[in-house]
Amino acid sequence: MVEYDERHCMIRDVLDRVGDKWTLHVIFHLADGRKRFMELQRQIPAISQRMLTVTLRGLEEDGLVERTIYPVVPPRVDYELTPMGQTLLDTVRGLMAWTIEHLDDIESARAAYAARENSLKRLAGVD
Amino acid sequence: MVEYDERHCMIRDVLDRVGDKWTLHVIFHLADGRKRFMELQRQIPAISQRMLTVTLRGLEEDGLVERTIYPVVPPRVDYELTPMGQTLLDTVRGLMAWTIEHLDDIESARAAYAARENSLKRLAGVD
DNA sequence: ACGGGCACTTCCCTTTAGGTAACTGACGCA
DNA sequence: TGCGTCAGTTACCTAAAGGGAAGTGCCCGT
Repeated sequence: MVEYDERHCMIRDVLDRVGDKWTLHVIFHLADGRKRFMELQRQIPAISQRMLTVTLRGLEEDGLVERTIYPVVPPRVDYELTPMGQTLLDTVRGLMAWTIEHLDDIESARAAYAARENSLKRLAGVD
Repeated sequence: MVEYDERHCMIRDVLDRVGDKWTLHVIFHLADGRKRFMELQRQIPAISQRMLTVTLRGLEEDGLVERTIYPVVPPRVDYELTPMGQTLLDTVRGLMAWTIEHLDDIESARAAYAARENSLKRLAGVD
């Protein structure tokens, strides 16, 4: 941990930011412009209010999303990607592209692995 | 969850693969060629034997890493990136580059956020 | 007077990831 | 005889992430 290659620790840095369950969802939904809280929640149906606030706060803290409060009632708060958030989005699209390109390969790799596992178990069972 | 835009679910797919604590470490260490179990463990000092096996099994299952067993004693097992694993490595390097480029910005964004928070709290305290 | 919407916060509970430590089995070496 | 090496497995435990539900404050429409 002390003298561990710095380059590899970067990986952790980025994953600490975007590696959780909701951050990338939010970033992708903010890709098409500023949105308000309820708008995001409706577009990401599975997220809870709590998780949406937590995630947005994290993004705001890291300077990836900007939060604008309009002192009106009912309250209105807008979220939008900062320029830095935009660059992250662009980068993550690369990861998305990779996933889309390889989903089938992964699927079949898993099937093949399961098949191997099963045949091994059968051997062990007969034994 | 049911009728949720497929494109965004991809994000989860990839993070389920590489979003954990050790997977990217292992991938990066396999970047410079095939290695055996103990070799990896020595190069990633903080990882436990359990986590290394778990991580490697996951990578193998997804077809990102190939595992070669030599039936010798003491046992020898080699791990190496598959071609697909290589392409993932290339993609993740983009994320790394982004992180390195923006670490300072994020750092200062955090500081700014903390400063704002503190001034707000001071106001509330005075109130 | 009552219900609803917005943007949250708080509390509490469950699930999961990850860590620790001990055990295995085959052999080679002293 | 017993220790060390390798590549694991197993059982157990803790900390952290995440989910559910309810509460808050303000105003507007009916």
